[in-house]
Amino acid sequence: MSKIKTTRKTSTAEVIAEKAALLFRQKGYNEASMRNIADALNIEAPSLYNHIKNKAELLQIICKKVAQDFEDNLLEVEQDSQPNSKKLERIIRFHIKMSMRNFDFLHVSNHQWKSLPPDELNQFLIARKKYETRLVQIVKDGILKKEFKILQPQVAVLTILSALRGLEFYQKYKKHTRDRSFENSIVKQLLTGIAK
Amino acid sequence: MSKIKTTRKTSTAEVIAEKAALLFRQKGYNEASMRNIADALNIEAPSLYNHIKNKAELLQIICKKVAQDFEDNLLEVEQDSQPNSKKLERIIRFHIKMSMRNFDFLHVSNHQWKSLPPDELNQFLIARKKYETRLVQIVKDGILKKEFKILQPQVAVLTILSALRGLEFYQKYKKHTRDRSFENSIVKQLLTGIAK
DNA sequence: CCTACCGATCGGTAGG
DNA sequence: CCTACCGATCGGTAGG
Repeated sequence: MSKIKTTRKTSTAEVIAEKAALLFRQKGYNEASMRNIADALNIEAPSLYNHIKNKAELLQIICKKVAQDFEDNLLEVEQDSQPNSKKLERIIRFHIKMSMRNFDFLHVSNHQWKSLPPDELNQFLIARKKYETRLVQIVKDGILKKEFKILQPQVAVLTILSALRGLEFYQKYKKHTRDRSFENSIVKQLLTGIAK
Repeated sequence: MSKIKTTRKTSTAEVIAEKAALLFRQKGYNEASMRNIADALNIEAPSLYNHIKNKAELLQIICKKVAQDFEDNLLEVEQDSQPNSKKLERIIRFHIKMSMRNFDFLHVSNHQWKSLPPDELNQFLIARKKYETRLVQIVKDGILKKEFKILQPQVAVLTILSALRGLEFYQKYKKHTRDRSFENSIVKQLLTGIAK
């Protein structure tokens, strides 16, 4: 279960990555300098290199963590035997939760991944493509079982992912996390649309 | 009518902005240097400054053009007396068309606006907020007239705009522009959802 | 963890 | 439209 974790010692590299995520989100990967990150940690820039190899490694830590979280969740969802509509709903809700709880990491992964070094960029794109393909599979299966309308599964998945990725105003609703009416409203909108 | 225009001489600044838009999209605003832009135009970087004030002006030209196009279209849509569902559909189709025909400009406006100078950034955000508010008004009116389901108009609008903004894979479908099945599929998805 | 420092690159100007 | 050049800032290293 991804929710129950043995708390382990947070490495200094991870502490740096947390601060870097905040600054990368606010200013962008290239615009946030190593000196900015060092300042935020009250150390000098060269000291960072005792804990990390280079700037790109910070971006890698962030993007990999996010990809892993989504991968873990998807695996859990796939293994449960539920209607595909329920699976899709759970995935949508997970995306929303990630936006609330892990905003900086998710935002950086969503908007700064192009700055990954070539090899990691490739891995990232492959993993993302794989994730999409597995969602498409759920939609295809749902259409077959007449849970969903007949539509182009790829378009459906990309539209939903696109909507979820862009919904950065989640943040404002953090306080309302409890009553979940906001989350429910998005889920409803994505699953059943707006038209009568 | 926004579609019929008297063809006027394209200024050198606009030619530069076109090339800048391509590079800003590919590399990002800060990552695409004035030297990159100059190279692409087969001139030296300092020569650019005979036609534009500075780098930021290029970004302004791009973002303002996009904002103006959407503003023009929205005004046209608002003035027609049609069901709100039809209005919303027209707006969605316009966003998709912009993605196809004006990809670089739209992409830069969507992803690089944070690099606008403070004053222009403010104007940009105000204009965007205004645009959203007018869409919300259409949805509100549609709910009143029972064209739409009862839902939170703001969430509906932001979800739709978010989906449209992120759908960058439009590009791949440029060839299929004619049969419009792709466009229709997105419209259907956004208006009526996926669930049966 | 620090000071001192490097080569590269940036946006932009001077002056023609 | 060019050459020559500037100050600022960057990621990162040397050496302790």
